[in-house]
Amino acid sequence: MYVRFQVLSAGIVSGHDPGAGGWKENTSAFSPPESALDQTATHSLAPLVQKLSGAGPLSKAEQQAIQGLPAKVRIVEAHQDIKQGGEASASCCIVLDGWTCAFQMLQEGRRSILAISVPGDLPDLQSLHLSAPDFSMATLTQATLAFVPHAEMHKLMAAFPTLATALWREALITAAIHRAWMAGLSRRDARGRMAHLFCELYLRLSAADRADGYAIPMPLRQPDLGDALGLTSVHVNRTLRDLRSEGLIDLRGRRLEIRDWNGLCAAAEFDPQYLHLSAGGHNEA
Amino acid sequence: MYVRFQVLSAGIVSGHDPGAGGWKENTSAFSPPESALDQTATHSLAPLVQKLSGAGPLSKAEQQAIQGLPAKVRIVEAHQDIKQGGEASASCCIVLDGWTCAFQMLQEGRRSILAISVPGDLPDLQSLHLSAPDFSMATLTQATLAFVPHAEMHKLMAAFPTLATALWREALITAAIHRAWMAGLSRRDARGRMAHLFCELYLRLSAADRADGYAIPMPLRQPDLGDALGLTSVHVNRTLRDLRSEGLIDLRGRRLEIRDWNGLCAAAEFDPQYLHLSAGGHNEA
DNA sequence: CGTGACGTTGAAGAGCGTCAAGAAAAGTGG
DNA sequence: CCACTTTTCTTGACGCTCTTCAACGTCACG
Repeated sequence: MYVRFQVLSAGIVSGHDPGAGGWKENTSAFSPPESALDQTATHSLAPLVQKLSGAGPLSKAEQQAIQGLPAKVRIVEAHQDIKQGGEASASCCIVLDGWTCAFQMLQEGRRSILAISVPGDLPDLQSLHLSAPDFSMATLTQATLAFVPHAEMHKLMAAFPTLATALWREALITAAIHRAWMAGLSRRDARGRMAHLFCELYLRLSAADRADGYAIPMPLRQPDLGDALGLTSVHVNRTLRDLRSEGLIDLRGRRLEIRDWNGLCAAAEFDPQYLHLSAGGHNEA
Repeated sequence: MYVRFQVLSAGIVSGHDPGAGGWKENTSAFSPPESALDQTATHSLAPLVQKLSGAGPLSKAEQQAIQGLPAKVRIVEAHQDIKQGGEASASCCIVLDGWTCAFQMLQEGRRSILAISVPGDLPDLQSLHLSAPDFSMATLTQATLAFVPHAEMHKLMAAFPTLATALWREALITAAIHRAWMAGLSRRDARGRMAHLFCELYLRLSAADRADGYAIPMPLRQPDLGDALGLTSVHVNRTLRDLRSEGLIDLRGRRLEIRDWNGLCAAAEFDPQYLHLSAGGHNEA
């Protein structure tokens, strides 16, 4: 009975939705520069446009509709809670930059990381139609998050059926990723599970233009990896050592380099189909 | 490295979609009684109506629209494949009676059961928007399945936004169930995982009016339970013995009786919120 | 040069897998 | 109804993966 008393976030960012300080309106041109972190350039919803183009290119009007969404953008430090388990939210979160995760706490400090979101992802699409979320969310890195009121999302979907379909797609791909994780948790050993996670994250980050050759950032610490893989941090450490000594990866200084992609895929029994990425994913203007 | 060479289904039911024999049109009034199993009364889409009422009562028009869907109904024997992994399907499956499961095969005969569907469920809603399914489907019992062409589903959703929302809900609840399984696989031991599965299935079957007091059918054999829980059949057997000797359950002759609901919930750390069932779920006319 | 977060390593043990062999059901055909 | 076969369940013995516990190393930072 693996127990840990680690508290995820000392500083909870007050859960709930907009209203509380640190916000920036996307709509108004003259938003007071109260926060030094705000930089208009980084607050474009371009990551979402790119993501929703996954099934096929979007029209100019569709792209503009997305960019015109009245989003409240917020920059959140690493390892802060974004949303508590049981609380309903009135807006939809879009990751513009950084990483977030969805997790559940069980008794005695056990934590399970259920999903990892990278730029362009919509980690709580489910709040659009289910009032009681079954998971909490937290940042893994400093993250730039956009919050769009549900009503606006519904308007968007009503006005642009293609975008409604694209959002459906995203939700269903999330479920497909859940299934891939489940299969790993139930039938792969630590090495295979870890290799699979690294393969998946590499492709997802490539698709979001966040890969650097065969390297990606890896902000998860070993206990986080354990919570995502259903392992203890000790065993994560040993499994990492094994993958490294096999020459498959190199993980150092928050940076994961894949040294043998084919070998890693083989170790993972990896089949990228479930991610539904159009092509290689690399820079497609 | 747990290996098993069991072949799931000796007789594959030819995958694909309608066309192949054994079908029954829902539309026509004078369907030839070629199959002795066909009984018009059982082919109503009522289970789907009941399911989609989960978020709130449906109007007469909405109910009629569902009932009027041009479904091809098919009765499939137990332990037959319904759909192969990589094949796109052109219609959406609705479970009218019986149980089905979604699964993935890994190398060396390892199998992972990713979801279990009971009457009223839509096990492959994802095929509506993703062309390449990431899982296969099979029956666990003899099952009555309705297949509705995607185009008809899209028409329905366009005509009745409430039903579109209800279908979204179903897809999102499926994802929530995935997450609950993930948390169990990664952070619960065999006993807790099994208890959790039994709690979940009991409530879902109650909501589908398939519970008999505190008992439900349990068609899964021990190897199936193993594939759903990430265990071997041997350990399933021992865990069942433990739960039985604790007085929590009694499983005999394909029938699961919950002898101590509170105890089982405690063993499972079960919180039913994620299922999004309106009330107790029992007979709501 | 503490102090705290994170990573690394060893030793011991629990939980679950593997192998193997029977026992009990459940389906067949007479 | 009884043999017979086939499937499913059950149990024991043994071993491996991963956990647990605890110590120590490393690095950043004030």
